[in-house]
Amino acid sequence: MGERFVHRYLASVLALASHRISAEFHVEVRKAGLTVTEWRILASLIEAEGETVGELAKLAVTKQPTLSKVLPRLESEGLVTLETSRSDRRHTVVRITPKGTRLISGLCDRAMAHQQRVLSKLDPDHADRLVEMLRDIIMDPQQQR
Amino acid sequence: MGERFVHRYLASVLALASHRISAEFHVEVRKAGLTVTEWRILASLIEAEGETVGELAKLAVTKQPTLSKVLPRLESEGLVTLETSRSDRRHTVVRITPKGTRLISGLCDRAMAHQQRVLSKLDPDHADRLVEMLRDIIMDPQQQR
DNA sequence: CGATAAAATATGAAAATTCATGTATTAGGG
DNA sequence: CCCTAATACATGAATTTTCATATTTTATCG
Repeated sequence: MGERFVHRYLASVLALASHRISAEFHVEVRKAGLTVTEWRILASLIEAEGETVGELAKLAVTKQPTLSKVLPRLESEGLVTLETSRSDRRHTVVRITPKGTRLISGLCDRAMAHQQRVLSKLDPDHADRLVEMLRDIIMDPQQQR
Repeated sequence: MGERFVHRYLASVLALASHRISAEFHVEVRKAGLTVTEWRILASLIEAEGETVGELAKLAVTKQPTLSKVLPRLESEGLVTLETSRSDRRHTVVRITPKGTRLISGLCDRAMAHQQRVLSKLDPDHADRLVEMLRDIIMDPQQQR
């Protein structure tokens, strides 16, 4: 490993690592009756006060038009609420409902347990740094300084 | 950052980091006239002897049926060759052509340069470890011991 | 204040992806 | 050897996603 471009290039390695970890857990997501996109959306909303569609698109790594189609479905299932913002009527604020929270809180617990299993295989010293470094990468250029 | 599930959960953070790095570079990919999927496929084939469709699906983080539709298109454009394996006629072996190599070698160079710019913002000591740890995560359970 | 630009989301048509399954080939056990 | 199972890929129908653009609302400038 390492001779080939796909194994040297950080973006490829990140995508592979991301997929490797997520794919294992997505089996559980499907068992809970959710698509991966729906899981990402709900997981991005939990422990939050409410997100605009645009912010949610960034958090859930999903394009805005996709959200505009999925969100009404989640609303009709009673998992989220959609509301036009009072302060800026261009914004649509998305919130997870108690029903939505109940649906995924078990999943979130198992997700963190799964994460522990993955990280336990790594050097603990470096594992701590891993999430830190990834966060540094995630930050917007504006936020960086 | 860090209070919310989506920022604590490794798979989410990995997906965000992966997307953050890739999205910047995908602008250049599109300028070269390639879709992201096509770029992933060609980037996985370069510096390789040839891959089966199944292996390529894993490397390019793409499902096998998707490859079965995209590959004939790439073949018709002369970027890859498809050949039934002599030793096991169930396998289809995919190889990048010189034309395909020419098309993306410039992109690969710029991809690595882009990676350097991203990593230069991190503590160099830890940056080295980053790719190592990600590789540990990528390895199959069978390979792990 | 009015006009124009900018921002946020929604939407329709087109494209890409996915699921389920089909086909072809090889492996393995009796 | 033959039969069954397993493997690898292809394919059609259905879903999802995407692109381009429309709509609505707010900001800005003269």
